[in-house]
Amino acid sequence: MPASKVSKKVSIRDIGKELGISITTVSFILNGKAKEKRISEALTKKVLEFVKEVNFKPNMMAQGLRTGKSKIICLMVEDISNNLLFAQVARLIEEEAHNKGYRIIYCSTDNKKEKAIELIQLFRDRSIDGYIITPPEGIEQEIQSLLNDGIPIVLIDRNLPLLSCNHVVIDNFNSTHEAIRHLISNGFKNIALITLNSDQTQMADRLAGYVKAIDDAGLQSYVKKVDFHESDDHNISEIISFLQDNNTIDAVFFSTNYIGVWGLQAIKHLNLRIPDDIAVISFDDHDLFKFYTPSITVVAQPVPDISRHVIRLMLDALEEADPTIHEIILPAKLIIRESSMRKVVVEKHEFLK
Amino acid sequence: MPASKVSKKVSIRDIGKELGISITTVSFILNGKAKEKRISEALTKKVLEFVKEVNFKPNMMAQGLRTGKSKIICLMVEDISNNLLFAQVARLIEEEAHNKGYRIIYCSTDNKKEKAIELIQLFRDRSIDGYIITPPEGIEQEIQSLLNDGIPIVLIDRNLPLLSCNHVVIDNFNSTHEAIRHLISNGFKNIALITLNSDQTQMADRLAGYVKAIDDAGLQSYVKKVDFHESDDHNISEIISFLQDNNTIDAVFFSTNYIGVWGLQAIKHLNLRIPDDIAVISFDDHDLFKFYTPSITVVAQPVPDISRHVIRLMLDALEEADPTIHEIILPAKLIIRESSMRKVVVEKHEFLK
DNA sequence: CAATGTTGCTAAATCGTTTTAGCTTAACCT
DNA sequence: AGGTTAAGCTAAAACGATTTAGCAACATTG
Repeated sequence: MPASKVSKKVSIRDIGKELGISITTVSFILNGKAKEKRISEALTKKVLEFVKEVNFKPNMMAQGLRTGKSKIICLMVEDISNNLLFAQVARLIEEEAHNKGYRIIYCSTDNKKEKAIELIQLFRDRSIDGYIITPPEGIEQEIQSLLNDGIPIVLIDRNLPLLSCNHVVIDNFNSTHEAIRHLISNGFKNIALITLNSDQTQMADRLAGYVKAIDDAGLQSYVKKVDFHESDDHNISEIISFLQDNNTIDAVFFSTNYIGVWGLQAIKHLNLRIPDDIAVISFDDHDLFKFYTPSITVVAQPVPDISRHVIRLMLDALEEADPTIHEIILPAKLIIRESSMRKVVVEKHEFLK
Repeated sequence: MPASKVSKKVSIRDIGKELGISITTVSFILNGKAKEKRISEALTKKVLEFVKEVNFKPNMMAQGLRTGKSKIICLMVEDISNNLLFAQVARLIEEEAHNKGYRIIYCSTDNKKEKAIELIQLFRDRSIDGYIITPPEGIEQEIQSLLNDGIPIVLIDRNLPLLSCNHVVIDNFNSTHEAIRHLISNGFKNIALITLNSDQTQMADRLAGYVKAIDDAGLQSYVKKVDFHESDDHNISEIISFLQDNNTIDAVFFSTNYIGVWGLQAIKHLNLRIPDDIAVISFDDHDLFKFYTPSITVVAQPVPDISRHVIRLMLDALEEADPTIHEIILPAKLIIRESSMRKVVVEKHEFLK
């Protein structure tokens, strides 16, 4: 059997011809319908062996054309290069998807409504089997339209409350609440939140968690919102001004890791010592936070868990066409490092009074 | 014109029927062959307007089946979540590819030969139009086999010298040489290289650049190799031992950013001050290096340039079937920060002698 | 022995394009 | 008038799978 240099693709038709049987039979056997279609075991075995031998791989285009399924999942994130969370999720999803015979294409929305809508328009009717999306605000209609067509969707990182759609998010409210509680119990009194100017659920919940903890403790709240689309420098100066204007602040919670990075630069610029002058906690872990001096306390997302749930939801929806909607809320973990530890003595002192 | 809830897909056949013309004509017009095939301008215009009106999108599966082209490019990297370079390249490539009507699927090799081979086996004969690959060692055969089939390939980050294949890399030799020269001219005498235990071109060139600079200056070389697949902790202790065993070392060059991160931890563990006890330069920039105290000097890769060249090479190869092989070597940039600045006085002193 | 079932397989339609080969007209030339 | 050319379009064959409908041969039943 001479292996030609340029391997001519072998088709189901070639197999039929070679074995002297019809392509129907071959197709049935390949699709595991041998018993159902009453193909004899002998023939089944013969075909399967031959298929192995010639290393037959079905043409996905032909399969796709016939079945209407592309075996492609679209992963639509804010920016695969910006937020480590998305890259890590992408990595973990990839393997499982490949195991099930799915391939993943990706695209980035920059968290812009227009871009997301454009991308969805581009992809729909292009036989994408399912979508994993971190949705910007305002794309409810397009998502609903996909849902109406029965296309599986899993939202991730944030939810669209107007919609009834699978999603995997973390418990932003409680994890932020816990982080603020941690600061309070370490004796900090004037705790600021620096967050995104956004009404998306994940940000709204972090804000709510902050407000609840501050209110319950009878403390004053300090909230500063910055804009995702502004330049790094702009936002750093915004934070600098905010901290200068509110110089009683003795602790600050950054609601995303990139805001955390901006915040650290602002704090460095102001020559404030962490945690002596100002304590710090950031949402989302990052190498920088681990190895910064001092190391930075963070609320870490359970990335492997998130990924596992996302891909499982997607694959289940794809295979079983199960219309049940799953809303998965995972706990996040407060990783306490040096940047938030101080005034414990004061706390104990007060406690003893 | 009532828009139905579930948009029934409109096909080229529907268009022909609706307009009372043949699907051939529609196809010619849609593919811009109207003039060539002598379709009248009036009809061309009518068809194009109707196509707009009903928002017709050709079925990619059918197109793919007929033409043998999938309009899909595979991006095969080491680990999209690990090395920022890859995620950034992915991001930049994405947009340009979409503009040209291509979609990108990705997969990660973990820099393992077996995994890469398996993935290539999986994808080939699956009508992937082109491959952008950061190749592990030892996959020359599979790449050659793709090349033999005339499939466009662009290698990135490193080359496979045994093959004659498009690639986009940076000038590892000269950029490393320049970084070591910088250390030398800042008066450092015992400069170590900590690099990967790998014969891949990018690592070999970095090593060669180091050796050349050290030899030309008549200095002693200190080289430590660590293993990509070992755990973080293992490699950190390796580095710690190496620095302890060679305590005359006063500067160190890390040949990748993750080795740099390990190195910083080792240095922190040894309580060495940067740059007073030991100067530091790392390959590849990273938030951590920018904002570390002190900030870390790096050899930064020109990520946008790399991406631009990669996608242009790929698209050119896809569209024109141009068999010319392009080898693109881009300069990297030494970004001097605090971690490598010291002993300038000594240098000046010597210079004056 | 006729009717009915069962076993084991296959012919042919279909999915939505692209593309080759050609078919009508009408115009032009000599 | 007969022959050639050109303009403007189309029929039908792929591409490679899946799937519906059904055929032939044999076995079973009453």
